[in-house]
Amino acid sequence: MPGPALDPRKIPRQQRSKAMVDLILEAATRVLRRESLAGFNTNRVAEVAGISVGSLYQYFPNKAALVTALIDRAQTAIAEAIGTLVRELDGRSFEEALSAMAAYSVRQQYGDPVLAAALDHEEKRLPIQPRLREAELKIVAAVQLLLDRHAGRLSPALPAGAARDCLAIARALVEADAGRGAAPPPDLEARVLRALHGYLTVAPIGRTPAAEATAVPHPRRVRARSAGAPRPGRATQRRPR
Amino acid sequence: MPGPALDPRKIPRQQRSKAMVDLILEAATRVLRRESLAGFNTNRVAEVAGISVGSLYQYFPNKAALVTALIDRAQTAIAEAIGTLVRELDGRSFEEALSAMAAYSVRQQYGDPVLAAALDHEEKRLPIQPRLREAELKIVAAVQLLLDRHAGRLSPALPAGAARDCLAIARALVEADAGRGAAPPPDLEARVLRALHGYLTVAPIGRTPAAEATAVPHPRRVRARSAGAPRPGRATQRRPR
DNA sequence: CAATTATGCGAATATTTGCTCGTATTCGGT
DNA sequence: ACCGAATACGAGCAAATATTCGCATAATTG
Repeated sequence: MPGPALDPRKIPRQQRSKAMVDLILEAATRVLRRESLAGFNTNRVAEVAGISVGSLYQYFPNKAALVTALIDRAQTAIAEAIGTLVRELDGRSFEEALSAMAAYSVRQQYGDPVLAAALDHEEKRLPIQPRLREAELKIVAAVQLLLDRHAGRLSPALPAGAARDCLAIARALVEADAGRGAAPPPDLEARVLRALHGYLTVAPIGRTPAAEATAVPHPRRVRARSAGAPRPGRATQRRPR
Repeated sequence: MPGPALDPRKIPRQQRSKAMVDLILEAATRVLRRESLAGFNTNRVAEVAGISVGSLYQYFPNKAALVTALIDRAQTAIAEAIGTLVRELDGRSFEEALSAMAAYSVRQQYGDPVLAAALDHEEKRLPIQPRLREAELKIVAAVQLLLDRHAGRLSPALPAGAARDCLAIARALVEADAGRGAAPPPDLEARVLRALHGYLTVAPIGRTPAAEATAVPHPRRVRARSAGAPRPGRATQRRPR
């Protein structure tokens, strides 16, 4: 079962139709920005675009395709922006680079909180399109480049997915504050910076035999329950917070 | 304008009706778990519960009330679990405590990724109920308690919302891995631990030219905050993540 | 300038879904 | 046994919304 197609039933070949695709996407963005997911329907998008629903369905076989295109667009733009940013950050210090990334995160999410949140959610809900994966990979790659550049400053035992983790962390912190309040709290950027810096530079606890913190000749303290399994029951837990 | 009511139009007084409320909630959970938000409608829930829609509406005036109850249930359970966990962690080392929290996060989210994500989204969409706020606060407070307990090990200039940030960070990392793949990657827990540890202990960069100057000649350790009181400020916390 | 193809239109249709309401059944008490 | 109240039922309404289809218009081609 291949699922419903996402490709347009007609590929635009004339000028006006290309323009129309943009028009639709533009209108969809506006609608999403103004009314979030509720009130986002194909008829409304067409209306805002000043075109007919039929025309919309000429290029997007269904609503999901439209949303996917929207996400794709946003992702690509972000990938480009981060790529540029990382490139411009060449030569700067590790601290400066991290600061810039933190600042970008905040700016990014607060630029259009509703739109960002909406797209974010739809992305999770929709089947994963290869196109999106691609943009995502570009973003991760850019961050990875930044990290490699400052490898000397990073914790030696940095996990493989560090770049992705950084993105997840930054996004989560900003998103938690965004949504309510048009302006970011003054300390948000600093908190993001702290989180990133901490994640990237801290010496992992756990199995660091040489680390002074853990390696101090510790006469074994509590050993009752192995750290990590706090409670046996409730395998079917609800969500954490 | 009080908005649409969320209280049941009939409070259950007989046994069977109490049971029915549970039945409905149970079925709603199952539906949400299986089909995520799509396909989650009152008719379906009733069908799965093996009861009539009418009966459902006897106890939940509308769909939002049902979802709210679901979230409330989950939140409360988590608050309780984390509270217990933190209590049991008393006396353990900072490292052990953090490890346990990381482990809990992973276990929690992987227990039911779809349900967790669905409830999470709905929570953002719904008007904020005081009940939920309350559970959220409890969760944050529990984490704050844990932090206070190990205040000596934390970075001196820890932001006020540190507990909330920790929750957001842990959740983001786990969620990024969950969803696809029934089993967590082996290094996930370590990565969460690293992120938390880093965020909590790293010295903030920014204005640390004489990094030692701030930390070393400090006769009085950080005793300012008494362990046990979850911080004076920030009474009107945001939700954690 | 026909002929043909591409594009655009939008009223009409199909589907989904939250929710009501009249009726049937069961409960608790006397 | 009997009654009033509580509970349960579920067909169906109404509103929202996704999608179609026959037709009009514009561009392209030969």
